[in-house]
Amino acid sequence: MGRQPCCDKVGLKKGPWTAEEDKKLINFILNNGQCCWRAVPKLAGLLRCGKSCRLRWTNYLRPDLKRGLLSEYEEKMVIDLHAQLGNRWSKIASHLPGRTDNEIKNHWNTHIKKKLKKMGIDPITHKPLSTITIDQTNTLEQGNRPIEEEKNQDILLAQMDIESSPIDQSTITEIKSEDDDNNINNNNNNNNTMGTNCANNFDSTIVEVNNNGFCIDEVPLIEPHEILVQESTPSTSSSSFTSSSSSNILEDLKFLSSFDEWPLMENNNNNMGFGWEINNDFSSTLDFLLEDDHSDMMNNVTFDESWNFEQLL
DNA sequence: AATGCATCCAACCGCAAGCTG
DNA sequence: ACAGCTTGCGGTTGGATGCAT
Repeated sequence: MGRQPCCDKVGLKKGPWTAEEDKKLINFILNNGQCCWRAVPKLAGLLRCGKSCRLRWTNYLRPDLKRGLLSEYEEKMVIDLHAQLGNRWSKIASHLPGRTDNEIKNHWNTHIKKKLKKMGIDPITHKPLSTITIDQTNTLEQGNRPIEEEKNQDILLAQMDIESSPIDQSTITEIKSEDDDNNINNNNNNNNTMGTNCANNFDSTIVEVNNNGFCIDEVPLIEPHEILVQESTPSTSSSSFTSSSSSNILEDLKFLSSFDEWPLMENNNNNMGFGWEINNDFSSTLDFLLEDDHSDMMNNVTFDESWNFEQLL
């Protein structure tokens, strides 16, 4: 029996998302949280498959995403993590809050690969290009790299002399690197303080930065009451949104904080997922802002801890 | 200004893993 | 144990954009 397609492809839209579609998807998730992606397009009134909706949300619309190029520090972390995990982009991404696997993968392919090659390092094995053999390349392709080679890579990385933010070595402890999943999960227990193998530690074992050690310079913690909509943001007509990177509809709204600050909600399946404790004021106001060209009203909005739009209403 | 090439990245595709009945 | 379904992952593609000529 053949595999069922993820969705009925007939009549479904493909290609870049429009602002209108983004709005629908955002509105739907604001009101319902993330539930069954297969049902999302129907319920949200989108002519997309669920997969496409999920991808759009996770890679682009999620409010906790950082935009822009990876910093040197992040880049170095990616290299280090890639040396340990191979092309397991989602695992790597889990160490870099606000970054998606897709983003990291793209950055790897477009920037880091080149950089490493320029430096004479094989981006697959992290070994010097001159010493790698084809056989080694093949066998090591998926990150099954012996420790010896990781050490070689470590040395090479050390030679890169990338200026990295100093990390208090006293906060670093060795952990077993048997299975990265375990380590990573441990690191993820605290969303805001994820541990990592520190980019400037080139020992072959994975290390983690205890508790608060994870690049907090990259991910400033913002309390809801600290969120202040920037003034003099050019008002953007919602009708002029496109799906290009410079016009993230959420960026235009300028108020969504780190996802970590968003209350969890329980969906119908009793799964805890990202979402919002839906406050009617919140969602309906957002609807209002999204649906018409009211984005200019956002310019002077601040939010209190209960997420009311008090200055607006 | 026009053209061609290179680069970037959002989105797609197919497969695998995980879950449920 | 198995089948069917959903979700997640990684590789790839193609359109948009930037840059050089």
